[in-house]
Amino acid sequence: MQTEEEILKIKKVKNTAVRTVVLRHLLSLEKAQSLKDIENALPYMDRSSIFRTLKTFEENKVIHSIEDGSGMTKYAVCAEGCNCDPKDLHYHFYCTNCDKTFCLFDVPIPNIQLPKNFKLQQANMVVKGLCDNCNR
Amino acid sequence: MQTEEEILKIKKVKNTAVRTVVLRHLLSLEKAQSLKDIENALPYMDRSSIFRTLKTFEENKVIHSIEDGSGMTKYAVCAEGCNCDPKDLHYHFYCTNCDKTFCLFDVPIPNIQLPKNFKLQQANMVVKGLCDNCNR
DNA sequence: TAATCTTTGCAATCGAGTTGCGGTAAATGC
DNA sequence: GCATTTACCGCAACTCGATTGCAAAGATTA
Repeated sequence: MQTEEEILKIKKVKNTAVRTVVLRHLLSLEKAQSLKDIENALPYMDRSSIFRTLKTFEENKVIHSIEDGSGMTKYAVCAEGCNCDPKDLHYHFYCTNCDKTFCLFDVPIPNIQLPKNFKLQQANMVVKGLCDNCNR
Repeated sequence: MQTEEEILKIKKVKNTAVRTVVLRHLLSLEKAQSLKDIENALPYMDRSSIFRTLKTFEENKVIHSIEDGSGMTKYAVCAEGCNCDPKDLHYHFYCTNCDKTFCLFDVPIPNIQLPKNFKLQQANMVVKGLCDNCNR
């Protein structure tokens, strides 16, 4: 497991207090977080600073964003070696009961045969249902 | 091809002027539309009436909604016989150049092997890239 | 017909996301 | 080391899509 400092160094993002704290927070959780989630968890931090940090992280592929249909964009730390291109795609699972979003790194995404002359750049694949904790 | 009236009757949605116009409009276009798109196309209609109509349609499975990552929910008429359950899933293609969203009814969605005890209810599968018109 | 329920139009509100700006800190040039 | 430039941060304000309250109009039922 890489530390915050290592990740930022590899991804060429300058290390600052805000960035370290936000990244450490994201690393400590196994589920994708919304801006609001992070705000609530780190109440002493400024909303817009977190926002801009997330944008910086996303641009530099430290994290990836997920539109899970909850109305709030969520963010999760990229896996080691991820370049956020189509080969790094994975499903996201959104639990309609507890509103949590998981990265399903272990579920392979098959080749998608697009219509003629369509070009794949990336994808947002969200599967919705009940997570193991809510499916009882 | 079913008429608006037939569709509303089958889906047990009471027929009104607003509903007929909105549904006819959606049927006349091959691409998914946002609330704003519809508002712009039907300027004499009230925003909230269109909004509530879309909600009613969605509840009664006349249309389905798509989160394509553009920031605006888009809507498209369900195919005949669609029940909006997992078997009716299809990919959506979002063109990052022209901002249009297509339903890819002809591209099959493979079985997704979820982790143990996860239950699939529905999914939002958006593939992004360039459509044939923009990929030149 | 009267009472009730649904739909519609208008205006107001909500909330996630975003931006402007001044201040501070870090990096760069001399 | 000091001045200059650049990047980052915190605060407040704003944008805009989505949603709701309310009253009037229309449809349905008793």
